[in-house]
Amino acid sequence: MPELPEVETTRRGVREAIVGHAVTAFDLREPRLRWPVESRLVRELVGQHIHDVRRRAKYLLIDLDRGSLIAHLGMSGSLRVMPSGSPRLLHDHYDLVLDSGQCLRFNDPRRFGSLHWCTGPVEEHPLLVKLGPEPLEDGLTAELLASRARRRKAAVKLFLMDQHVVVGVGNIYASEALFRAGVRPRRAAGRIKPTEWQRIVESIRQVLGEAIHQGGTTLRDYVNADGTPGYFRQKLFVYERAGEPCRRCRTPIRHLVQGQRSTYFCPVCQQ
DNA sequence: ATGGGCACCTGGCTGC
DNA sequence: TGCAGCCAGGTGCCCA
Repeated sequence: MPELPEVETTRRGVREAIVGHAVTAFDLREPRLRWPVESRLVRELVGQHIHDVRRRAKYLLIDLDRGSLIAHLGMSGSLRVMPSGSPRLLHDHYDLVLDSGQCLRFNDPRRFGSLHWCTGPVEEHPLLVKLGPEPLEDGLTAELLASRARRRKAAVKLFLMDQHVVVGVGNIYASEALFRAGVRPRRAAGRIKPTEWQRIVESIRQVLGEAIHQGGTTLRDYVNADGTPGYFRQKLFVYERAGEPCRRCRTPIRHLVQGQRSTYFCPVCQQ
């Protein structure tokens, strides 16, 4: 999935094609996603116009006349815009069919993605209300991370992946940001120094920004709204590079497991 | 409150 | 060739 850059790339890719159009049908073929998709949406959405496509954390928010769709891509999901008659592939779970003749189609082999309908203020939805600040906005500061990390023993990599601390940093970009900041992933969050938090914040911004610029990272199944892959993979310093030489110092990159997820780091560049 | 582990799924790859 | 086992861009929930 889709970490923040992939979701943002999807947002930018679908926005222009769908904003201003009306929904003529919601074709729900597989409601069994992470949470069951409400079948009443099949009727509810028809006739409503799309006003905007926004992003909060890794959620896409599609604003319509009477509420917002909250879409998550899970680990293996993608949203694409295509002609509404396009042949269906395995795992194409729903289509939002528009009066333009196009549709927004969701494909997700693992079905960890989700789709909710929210009337009322979307930022108060239970899924969104407790999320941390957006990393590319002013809310994320070194001081905030330092204060949230006080007395916390959790490894800094897991701390950065906690969406209640800061949103959008997933497994790839957590390793990448810590490499750029020169910080070892297993250090306790509570023992990171202020100058290091500063470097971590700058690194998160840098790596997410560059990844968005490259259209995200495609490892396996992720594709953008137009079906093309992201090109940031070639720019990764450590992720999935165990045993290969560090791009800075040539020391072999190391692999370890934290919270049942793979972590990669350079034992020389990161202290 | 915090931390650790499990669960939800399918598919691709590896090694016997 | 077949199949078991392991791994994969996430995250809510349950338990200590």
